[in-house]
Amino acid sequence: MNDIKSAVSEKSEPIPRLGEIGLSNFAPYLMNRIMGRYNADLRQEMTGLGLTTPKMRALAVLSVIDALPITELAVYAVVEQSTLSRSLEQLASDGLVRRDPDPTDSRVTRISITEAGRAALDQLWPSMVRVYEQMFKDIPAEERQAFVTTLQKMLNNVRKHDF
Amino acid sequence: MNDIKSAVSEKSEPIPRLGEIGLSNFAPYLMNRIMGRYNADLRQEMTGLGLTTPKMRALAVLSVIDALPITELAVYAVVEQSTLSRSLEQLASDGLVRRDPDPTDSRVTRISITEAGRAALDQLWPSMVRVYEQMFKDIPAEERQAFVTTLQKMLNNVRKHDF
DNA sequence: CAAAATAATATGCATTTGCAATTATAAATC
DNA sequence: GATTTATAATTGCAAATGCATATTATTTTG
Repeated sequence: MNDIKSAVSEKSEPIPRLGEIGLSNFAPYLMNRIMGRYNADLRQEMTGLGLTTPKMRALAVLSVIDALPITELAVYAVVEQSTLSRSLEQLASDGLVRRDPDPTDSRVTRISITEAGRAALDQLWPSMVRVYEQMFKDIPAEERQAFVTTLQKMLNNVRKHDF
Repeated sequence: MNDIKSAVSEKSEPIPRLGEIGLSNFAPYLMNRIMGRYNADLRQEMTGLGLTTPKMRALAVLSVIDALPITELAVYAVVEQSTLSRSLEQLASDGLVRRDPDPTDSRVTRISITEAGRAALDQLWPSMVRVYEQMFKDIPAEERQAFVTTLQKMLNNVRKHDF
């Protein structure tokens, strides 16, 4: 019932339409809707800190993986490269990230989070956790774990880069 | 390990930072990244059909639930009300949706998908299924089902409306 | 039932976005 | 090793977005 094609017969059945599956059984719909709420909830908190979604995502990634080239950071942060370029401009001028030329490839600029950047993220982090906990309210630890395991497989399936 | 706070002790432990959890164990990060890819992949197909993400989402929802007030459609489609208002303008002038005044509340405009709208969505649907299948490649039916079940709980947790 | 509060939709406007083109550097090819 | 091709990052520009507000209609309240 959850394998969208091939449910009944062997090959080339007519693909069921969305109406037959139902919005609430279609994983991408549910994920978009949940993340839409998550991101909207956080945007409010970010505005107060002078951050935007792309800026926040860049900081979040950089808090985990440092000194990333911009192109790579764009993939991790799920932000268009040109959008990220401009976000980094602002983050740098606000002193939340630092730009260092790559020593071996002078095309590359490596981005690092600064102490001020970490402090900004730390201010936001409790809200992120709060929204996260609301999202997983009453969902037991094993179910959360299984969910994340499936997500990891999915990311592997759709990712176009090695990172 | 997946319950972000309260992992070790009873109350008010210091909240672990994102760096300690790791990006690939943080469900919202994974979900944003997967859906970023999903939406980017589809955007290419949509462009060829003269559609945008908000337009496509509106059509997808309307193919399942018809004659929705704009405000309600905005929630289902995960699109800002003002953005949706403008998207519907275009969809209507392209003949893909119809606007009908609500008979009992004259503030409300109810939106329905037209035959042409269904045809446009039908053209996109195979791509949506293809991206979906890629996403869940090698993930068995029971795991998909469990995943959707968790998503449904999550949506219930974060939703702010009855629908 | 008049006045105030709420709700649905549209719109003005500044900002953000994404795409395409540009610039600068590096790698590959002939 | 000069020329072509590929890659990293920025930027110009038109279109899209989100917020606040305007407008019209409905519901609530005193």
